[in-house]
Amino acid sequence: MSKRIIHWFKQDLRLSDNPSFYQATKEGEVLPVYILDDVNPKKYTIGAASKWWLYHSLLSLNKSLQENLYVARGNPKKFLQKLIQDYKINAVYWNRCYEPWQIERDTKIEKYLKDLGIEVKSFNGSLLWEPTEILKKDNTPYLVFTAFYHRGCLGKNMRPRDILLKPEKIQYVKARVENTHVSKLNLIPQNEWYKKLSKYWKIGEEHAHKNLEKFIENGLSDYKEGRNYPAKNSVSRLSPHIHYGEISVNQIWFKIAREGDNVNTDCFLSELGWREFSYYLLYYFPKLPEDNLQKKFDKFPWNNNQEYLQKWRKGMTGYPLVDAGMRQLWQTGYIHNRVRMVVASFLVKNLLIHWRKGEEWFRDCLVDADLASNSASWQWVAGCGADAAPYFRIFNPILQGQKFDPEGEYTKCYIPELKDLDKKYLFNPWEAPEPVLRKANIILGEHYPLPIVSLKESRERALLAYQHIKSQAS
DNA sequence: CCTGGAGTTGTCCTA
DNA sequence: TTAGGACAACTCCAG
Repeated sequence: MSKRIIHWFKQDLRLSDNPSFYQATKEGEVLPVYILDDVNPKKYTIGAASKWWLYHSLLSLNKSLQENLYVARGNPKKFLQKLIQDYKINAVYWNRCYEPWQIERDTKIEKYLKDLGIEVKSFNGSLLWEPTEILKKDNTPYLVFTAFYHRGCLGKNMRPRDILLKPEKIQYVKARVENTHVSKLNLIPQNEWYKKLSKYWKIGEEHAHKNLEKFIENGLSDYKEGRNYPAKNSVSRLSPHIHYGEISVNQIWFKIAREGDNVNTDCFLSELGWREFSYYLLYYFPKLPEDNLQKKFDKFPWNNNQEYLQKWRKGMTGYPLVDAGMRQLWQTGYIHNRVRMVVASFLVKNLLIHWRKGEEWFRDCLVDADLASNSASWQWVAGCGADAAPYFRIFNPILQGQKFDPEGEYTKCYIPELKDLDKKYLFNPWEAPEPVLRKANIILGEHYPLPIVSLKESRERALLAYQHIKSQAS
C-alpha cells in the first residue's frame, strides 16, 4: 500500500518549484491541505487586503489541484490530527515559514506528530538563503545589508537552490467535496469594499509568471533608473505573488539572472536580497515588529496625534505626493516603492508619529503585506533599524514629486481634484497664485486640504527630536 | 584589541 | 545653473 502524505500549504501556493509538494507527489498519494490558522497568531493577524488576496490565491490553487485542496479554519494541530485519522495518513510535509509565531507553532507540531509516529519533513521553499547559513566569521548575524548580501549571500559560493518543475503525476488522497470550498474560510468581508481591488490585480500562480514575463519585457532593461518613477511601468509588482508563494524567489532569481549580468539585473536581484535581509533580521530579532532595533530610540519623543494619523491614512495631508501614495494604497492595495519611502518618512519624521502606527496601517491595507519586509522597512525609514537611513535624511515631498513625477501623471491619477493644476504648483498648491488655482477650479481647504504641517518647521522639529536621543548608547 | 573604511533610495546651502 | 560639501558622528565589519 502506498504512502499517504499531507502536503500542508502555507505561503507556498504554487505547484511548480515547490520542494515539499514535489517530494510528496514523488513518494506517494498526496492530500493537499490549507489551514487558516486563527488561533496561534496573537498580534500580527493577517490584514484585510491580504485576506482578499489569499482568498483568490486559494481558489486558483484549488483549481490547479483539480478541486482537491482540503481547507479548514482553526487550529492546525487539531485538523492535522483529525486528517491523519480520517485518511490514514503516514506523513506530513511542508515548506518552512519564518515568522516567530510560525516557527514556534511548527516546532511544536513537528514534535507532536513525530510522537504519534508520523513522519515529518520540512523544506526551504521561500528563501534563497537560510538565515542560519549566513553568519559573520565570529558566528554572529550581519547588521549591514551590503556585507550581508555581498559577502554573506553571494560571497560564500552558496548558489540558491535550483528550481523544481511541477510534478508530472499527482495521485490525490480524495477529500470530501464539502471540505474543499474556499469560501467557508470567511476571508471576504460582507461589505464590498474589496471589489475595487479586482481592477488592479490578477491573482494566482499562472498570473505571477505572466507578470514576471511582462516585467522582463517592459521594466527590467531600465530598472535601476526607472524604478524611481511611480508613473513608469518599471517595477515588477511581484511582491504580493511572492508573499503567498505563487512564484518562488528561486524561480525569479534564475530567470532574471539568465537575462544577463548588468546594473539592472544586479539591482533587481539585490531587491530580492533585501527581502532575504528582512527575513534574516526577523529570524534573529523576533521582536523586530514591535521593538526598536536601536535601543536609544526607546526614548524618542513620538507625538501620536490621532488627527494627523487619520489625515495621513486618508490621504488628506495637503501634500499631493504623500496623499497620492496613501490613496493609491487605499484604492489598489499597493504603493510604489519610491512613494512608500516618501509617505513613511512623512509620517515618522514630519508628523513624528511612531513607525508602528504606519506599519499597522500598511499591514492592513497592502496586498503584499509581509511582516518581515514591513517591519524591517519601517524601522529603516524611522532610523531605528538595521543599516538605517541617517536621521537627517528627511524626504521633501515637494522635491520628490518634482524629481520623480515630473509630469504629475502619478499624482493626478490619485488626486483627480488637482488634475487641471499647472504642474509648476502641483506639489505645493498652497503656493500657487490665486488665478492659477481659480483656473484649475481649486479652492484650497475645500476641494483639497491645506498642508497640515509646515515642511520647514516639522523638519526642524524632527531634527531636534533626533538630537534628543543621539549620542546615547544604543 | 586596534584600525580604517564604509554605510539603498536626501536636502540644503554655498560658491 | 550646478556641483560639492555639510549634516554628526556612530556602528559595523574585516583585516
